[in-house]
Amino acid sequence: MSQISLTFPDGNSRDYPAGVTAAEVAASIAPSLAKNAISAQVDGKHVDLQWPITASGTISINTMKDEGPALELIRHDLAHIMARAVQEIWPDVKVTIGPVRDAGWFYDFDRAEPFTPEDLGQIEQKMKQIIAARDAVKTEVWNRDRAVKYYEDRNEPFKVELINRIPEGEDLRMYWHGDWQDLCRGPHLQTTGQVPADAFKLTHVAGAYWLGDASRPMLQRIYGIAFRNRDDLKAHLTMLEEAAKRDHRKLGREMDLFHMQEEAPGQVFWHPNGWTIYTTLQDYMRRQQRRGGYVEVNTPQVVNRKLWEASGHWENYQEHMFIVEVDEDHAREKTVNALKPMNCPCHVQIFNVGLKSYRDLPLRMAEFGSCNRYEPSGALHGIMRVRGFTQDDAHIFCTEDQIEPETKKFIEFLSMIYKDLGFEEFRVKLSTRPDHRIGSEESWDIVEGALAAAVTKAGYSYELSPGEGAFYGPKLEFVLRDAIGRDWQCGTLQVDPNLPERLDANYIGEDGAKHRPYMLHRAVLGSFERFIGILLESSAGKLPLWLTPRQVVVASIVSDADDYVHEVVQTLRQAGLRAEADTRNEKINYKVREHSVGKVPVIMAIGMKEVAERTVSIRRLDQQGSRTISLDEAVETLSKEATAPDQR
RNA sequence: GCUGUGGUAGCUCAGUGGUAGAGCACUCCCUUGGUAAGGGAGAGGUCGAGAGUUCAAUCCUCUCUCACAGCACCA
Repeated sequence: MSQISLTFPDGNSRDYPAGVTAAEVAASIAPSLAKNAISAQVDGKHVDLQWPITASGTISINTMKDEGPALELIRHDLAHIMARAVQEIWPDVKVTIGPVRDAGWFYDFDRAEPFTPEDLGQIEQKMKQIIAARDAVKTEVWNRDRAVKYYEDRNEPFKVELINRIPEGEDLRMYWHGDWQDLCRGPHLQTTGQVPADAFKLTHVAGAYWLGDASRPMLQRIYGIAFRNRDDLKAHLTMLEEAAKRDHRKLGREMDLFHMQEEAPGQVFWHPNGWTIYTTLQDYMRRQQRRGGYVEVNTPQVVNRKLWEASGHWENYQEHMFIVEVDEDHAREKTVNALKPMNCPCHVQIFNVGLKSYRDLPLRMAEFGSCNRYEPSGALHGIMRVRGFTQDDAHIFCTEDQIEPETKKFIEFLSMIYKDLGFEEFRVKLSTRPDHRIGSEESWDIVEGALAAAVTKAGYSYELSPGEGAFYGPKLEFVLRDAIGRDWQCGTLQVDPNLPERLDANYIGEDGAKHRPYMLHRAVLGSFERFIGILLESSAGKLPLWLTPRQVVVASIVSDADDYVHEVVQTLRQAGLRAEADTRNEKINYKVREHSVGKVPVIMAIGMKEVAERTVSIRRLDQQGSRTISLDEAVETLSKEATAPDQR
């Protein structure tokens, strides 16, 4: 038998007979490693301990201390254990697929009746029995015919379809968890007993389409989460509770920012507090856009279908549009209009009035564009995914040569704003030509190249999303990460040669001839609604002072201080701060608690001592104790702190 | 849009085939209290909408609607 050489992480290597397993390699190093080993990386590939190694290369043995591989194995084995448990309880349930995902896994089953929360408890119990049985996990390579026949005999049509979708020539691996077997590419642990029995939990059930295709049957999906030990599981559950506390829908109620109701699904009723955030943010954006060389416009809400037919929206986007039919006097037919779902066609109308010269380009046309889209009911989510919203939209009309410098300028603009709003880091994704597209390969090369170069020159790197671009051009997406590590796509820039073509936009070039401009669709925040939701969730409602709707509450301790309280409020308001008096007949403890819960950042407590000395006692949210300073000093410090970042 | 679960007071939630309850919030009274809930009283609901079964429906059935979770969608 031939020898192979395996190199360990420390750089040493050793010879083994070809076909040696990772388990045997571990045993040759140390008995303790053999005992603790769970899997191996062979030439970087994650494999089972029982995997035969046939060629020289690198190897490292994984134990439960290696978090990445350990969690992958635990979650993957649990997916199988759960499927086995389900089939042991309900033998007629059909199995499909069950990948590792996020902090756990899911498995999709075909079953007439959906699973109930009680079922989940029963399944968990059965899983614990399987783990306690410490059944061996075994694997074999099967040929396609044998695997298909096995599943046909067992009446498992989804598995048969799955096998038929696996490319010819690939090995099919079968894994056994005890007597129960499943087609799987692995890797897995050695026994079910290696899975921690107290560090997993089945979380919820939901429907999911087979193969993610809405035209295929809906299966019953069970989600689970799993960790290496009970403490990690508890920490994760605590984190989920914390995330629920910062849900923008909950904060919106608690802080009296907005509400939504049945008669206007997917649309926001902004209350005074919420509208203060909205307008403060909008004022800030308007100032920045002026500095950034944009002109601001405003365009109609209700637009005749003729324009949407010309722009292509009537054909491609109609099902997402609110259609408004008007029965005009003397008209035989109703006039058909649509609420605008996007601002771009209207902006081209403004561009098209009067002859434009190359000297007018680049023309940056901005609108806080109020749009309505008929989003599918299941997509609606608080103020994050709505049917009525306002974009910080702009279209840059430019020449091909200007795409790159304009894109670079935009990225700098966007990064400045994100920084001001507390988001120091963001990711850039470049979506390139999709399968169905218009335009020549050459023009795609040029435009994709311009975007990539602009990102690099602005000092950022990008991730590629191949094939994810629009049919008319590539796009950049800017993804923010919030305070608890969730990603949100907000900013975007799309190159569009199509709409100027369809709506016949042109300018006179240096050569005196007509030319077609490009349009760059771009947004920084995306929509105000969504962005405010992100701000709320990432800050847990504790917004920076300049964006906070109720900045200061001045609370009296005794009613004899009420006059001075009102004087303090007036002084703060004169200085431009948003201040309210609380002179209710309640104890100061009560007032402090209530306004703290309401996320008011500054509470001033006023007793007779403050009245006599013309001072204020200031308590900051989430800080113990208070500080007494003169009213003048308080006004000065707070005004400074409440100034928008661009005006400091 | 699909599957599932829900909709009872402003909020969080009990509950029942014989037209409803708690805590907090609200109003009033007592209390003037120094930094996260002082005490008492009171008011407040067409039980999401419509139809059906029934002597009787908030409760059972159906339709619609909205919300929530996931899937699909996000030219």
